Amino acid sequence: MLLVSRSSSAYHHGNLQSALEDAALSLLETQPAARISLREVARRAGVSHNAPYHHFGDRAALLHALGVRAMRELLEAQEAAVEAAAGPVDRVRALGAAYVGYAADHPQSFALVFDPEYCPPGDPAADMAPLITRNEELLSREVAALVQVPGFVGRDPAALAAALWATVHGMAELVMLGHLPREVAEPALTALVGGGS
Amino acid sequence: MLLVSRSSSAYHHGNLQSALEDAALSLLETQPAARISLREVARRAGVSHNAPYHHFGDRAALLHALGVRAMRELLEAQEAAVEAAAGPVDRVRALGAAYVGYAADHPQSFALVFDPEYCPPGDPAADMAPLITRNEELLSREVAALVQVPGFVGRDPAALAAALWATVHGMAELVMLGHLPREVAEPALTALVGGGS
DNA sequence: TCCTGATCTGGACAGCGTCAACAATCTGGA
DNA sequence: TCCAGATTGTTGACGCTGTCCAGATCAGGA
Repeated sequence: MLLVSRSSSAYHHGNLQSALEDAALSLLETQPAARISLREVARRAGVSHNAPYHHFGDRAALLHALGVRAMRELLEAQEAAVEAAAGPVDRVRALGAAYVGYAADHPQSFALVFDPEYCPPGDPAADMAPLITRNEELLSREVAALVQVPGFVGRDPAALAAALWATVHGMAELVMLGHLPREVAEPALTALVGGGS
Repeated sequence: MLLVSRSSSAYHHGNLQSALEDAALSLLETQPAARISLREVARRAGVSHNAPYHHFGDRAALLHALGVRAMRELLEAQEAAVEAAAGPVDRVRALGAAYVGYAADHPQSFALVFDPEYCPPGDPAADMAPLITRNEELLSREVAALVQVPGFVGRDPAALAAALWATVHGMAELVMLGHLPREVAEPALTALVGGGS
């Protein structure tokens, strides 16, 4: 099997699928998903307006693929941040900071992950669900460690996890939209979780 | 000046502006703002596809008007809930519950308020800003009372307000999207603010 | 009475997502 | 080696959209 065609002819692109995703991703840096047109993506990739249909069922499927890519990045950012931190409180704080940081750095990608138009929660496509599960497990693990720390002992882990997720997600959303300055969000999270490590 | 035409002719509608808003609002109950077409709204109102342009500069202006309407409802729901509750803690909890409740009951309207496409944060139009200010003042007032309560004394009011807003907004967003069951959100908020009144 | 401005209509245009038909190219087996 | 079928491109067409334009209709004041 050949990933890239040896032929000198440009008829077959070789790897149009990822080329289309890349083109869409570069458009996503400057405009929201709703404004991205399939024809413009095709133009950027140098193919006809109908070529994408051989790789994605429709426009929503391409945006969905980008959403899955973004979810993976969001998850991996949290995992890396947690691993780099020491102590239950600092690890939770690092997780939240990574979540908010991703939303601040890649607002359109973050919005795409939670856009019901392209990434509906009931996930009929199977490629998003495992990432969500991994993220839930990551949070559960860290909260389980957190409730062993003095000051958090006795708290219901499930309720605490839900509250933390909501807080971090709300900060991410508000920072992404520009309603809340990024510098305000992180201290607010610290005020919530507590100061010590 | 006549609000409604006396003429039997249907040429002049009489009150097309609000009729268009009503038609769009009824469409918004079953589909997101992004899918609402100006032509469909005009059809519902029984006018030609170009009539809306005499009342709204473009499609975004109509959706913006709906967003302002929704923001007013969201704000008034919070104000009513706060007034009906007694004691600083319960009042804050009621405020949060009203916020989340509005998002759960009117998901598309809530989403519209925070849709940067139609209601950008920098608000060039002047009709959204006063509502936002009123909401910020409402929250500030309640947080100011909260930090007098034992257990909250000494907390930075600004940071606490930001954290509360983020938490409540995150819950509203997650409930609206279906990521978090509504029954889970409210206990989680209680766990955060505290049990007593 | 007539004129001015506000309101509504129909026609037009380009851009969009998608379907259908066709062409070029690759692949694997005889 | 060569051919049949599957893949991956292409062009063309359709209906829908937002928006611009010119013209028709109506209300109220000079």
